Amino acid sequence: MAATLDFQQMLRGAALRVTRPRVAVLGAVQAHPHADTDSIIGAVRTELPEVSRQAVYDVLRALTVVGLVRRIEPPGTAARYESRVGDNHHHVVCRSCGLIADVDCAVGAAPCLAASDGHGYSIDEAEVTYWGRCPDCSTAGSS
Amino acid sequence: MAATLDFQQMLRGAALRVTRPRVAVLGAVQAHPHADTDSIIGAVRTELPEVSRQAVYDVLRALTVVGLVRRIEPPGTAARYESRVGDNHHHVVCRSCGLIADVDCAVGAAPCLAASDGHGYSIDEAEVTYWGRCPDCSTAGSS
DNA sequence: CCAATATTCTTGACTCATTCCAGAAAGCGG
DNA sequence: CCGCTTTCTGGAATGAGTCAAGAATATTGG
Repeated sequence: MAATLDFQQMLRGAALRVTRPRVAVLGAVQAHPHADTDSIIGAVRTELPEVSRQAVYDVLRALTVVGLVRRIEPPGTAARYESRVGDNHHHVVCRSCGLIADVDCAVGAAPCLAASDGHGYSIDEAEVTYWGRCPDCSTAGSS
Repeated sequence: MAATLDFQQMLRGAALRVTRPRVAVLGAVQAHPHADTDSIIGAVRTELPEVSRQAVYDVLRALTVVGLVRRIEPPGTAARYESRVGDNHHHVVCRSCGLIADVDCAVGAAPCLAASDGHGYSIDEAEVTYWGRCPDCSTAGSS
């Protein structure tokens, strides 16, 4: 759990200006992993009630570009963000409630990166999405 | 390359009514793999100029539900459809031009399905998206 | 082969996430 | 402390996709 000062350093390290909205967004993403944009806006507004929607969108994009947060976008859902970056981990998505959990790379370091036939593509990343049901929904057995 | 009669049988086999729009959509998806919805609408209209956008959306959804086509939705792009179903293959997406190619499963039958730690989820599918640059864009070296 | 019925298609309005724009308000370097 | 540049605010706009009501059209029993 990083503190405000850490966030400022992270921003400076990425050559980004340190602004209240940016620090707040960083904190919100860290406190709510896999949250969608609206949730992040809500979280940010608990400490900075005046931030605009666009500020959050802009900040999230800027942070994504420099690699301080990662954007994930499972089909059928709005974009979500997480602060765990640097390790290429993956996600399990519950088909029923949408809950997302982290999954470390399946077979060692960067296994799935080796496609059997890349058709001449130069591949630099493999993104895996697992689909299933979370413990709660498995037990409930509902749709 | 299946013919109209085959499409009719596929639809009947899935307990779907055989309608002109459905046959045309099935043909369009097969003729244009990885096409987005607008392209499919365009392709369908070359033989059935009057089909409505919603008809195509409805048909694509119906076909997806019964498993005659597969919907893929790489982050940052609109939904795309393909007719290759049944084998759980994956996709390479070019970061620069968006071109999509098929990739067979990396390590044998259904390798990536085995997450290292599923957090109690019951996983039934693993979807892999490879990111890179297609041969043309690699050569061009542009952004 | 034809009518009855349930599904499917057309038209048009609408939602939702996200982006674009112009002007006001900060950060940062000197 | 000052000016320049980037960032934030507020509002309008875009684009994919969905919803709803009525018209059209497949299938099924006669």
